[in-house]
Amino acid sequence: MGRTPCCDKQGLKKGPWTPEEDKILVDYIKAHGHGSWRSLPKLAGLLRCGKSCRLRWANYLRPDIKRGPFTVEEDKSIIQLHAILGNKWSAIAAQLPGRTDNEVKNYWNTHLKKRLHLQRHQHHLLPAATGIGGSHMAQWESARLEAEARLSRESLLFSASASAVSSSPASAIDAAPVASSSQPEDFFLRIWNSEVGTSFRQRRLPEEAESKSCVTFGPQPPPTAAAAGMDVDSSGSNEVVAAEEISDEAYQLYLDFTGDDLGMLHGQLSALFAADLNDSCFDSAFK
DNA sequence: AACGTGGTCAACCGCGCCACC
DNA sequence: TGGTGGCGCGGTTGACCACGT
Repeated sequence: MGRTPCCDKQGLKKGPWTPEEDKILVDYIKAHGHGSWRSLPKLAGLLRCGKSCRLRWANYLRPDIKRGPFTVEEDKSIIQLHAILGNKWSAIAAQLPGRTDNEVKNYWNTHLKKRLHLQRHQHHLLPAATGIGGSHMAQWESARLEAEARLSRESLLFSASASAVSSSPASAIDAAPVASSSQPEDFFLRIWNSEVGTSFRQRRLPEEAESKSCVTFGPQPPPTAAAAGMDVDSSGSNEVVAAEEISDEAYQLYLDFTGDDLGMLHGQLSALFAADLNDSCFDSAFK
């Protein structure tokens, strides 16, 4: 790239923000909006680069930011979304009202990732006793691939239905064998119909137009204990509990999601996809 | 009380995407 | 159509804090 960093300019302050700087920034944005971040510091009278101002506003000063411990629901959502989206922190954060991508990223790196790794390690030590080991992780990876394939498949359905007024996206999904059944699909449909799904479709469709590749998208993070189809609303509780409890509980839910469940999902997805897709990539993903 | 260690998180950095000229 | 600049994202850093020895 070779572009000089915006903060290289002499005289610009770096490091922690002072309350005075915060006030200046908040007052200015409330009065004028942020406009061009590049020109904001000069207009507001701040000795900061625009990037620093944007970050400070987005991650700390924004009035709709939610503080405090992550809830059980948020905890589960992060794990599920990460399983589908990988390190797309902004997309994950978009599903968590009041949470920032930075906060989600930090929470993942400091709490969830460590816990998942620890749990995984423990299960590797006791594969026979738990019945959860390499094969189980392979199933999780398979589930993640299924989720990706499902989203790809549904993007085609949505595209087709957009030009055919008689069949709405909803009806296209409803007509599929999976629609009437349990929670896994509900979760993905919720994701699909959310901002994440919108973002995914926007990124995904151009790639599909020019490539037959239908299963992988972008560099893949290592598979996490993951993905397909937890009942997000199972607890119904939004209570704030200790982070340790949240993580243990959430992870345990994933461990409780057994191979049988994955097999069921696999069958449903195969039924949904197989009728219209004969690409080798589909076969390789599910065989 | 002093020091070491590990955890947390705000902030920075570098890069890629995209709009505009 | 290629160059440029702005913005946003993900990865990383380092200051701060809590806790243990």
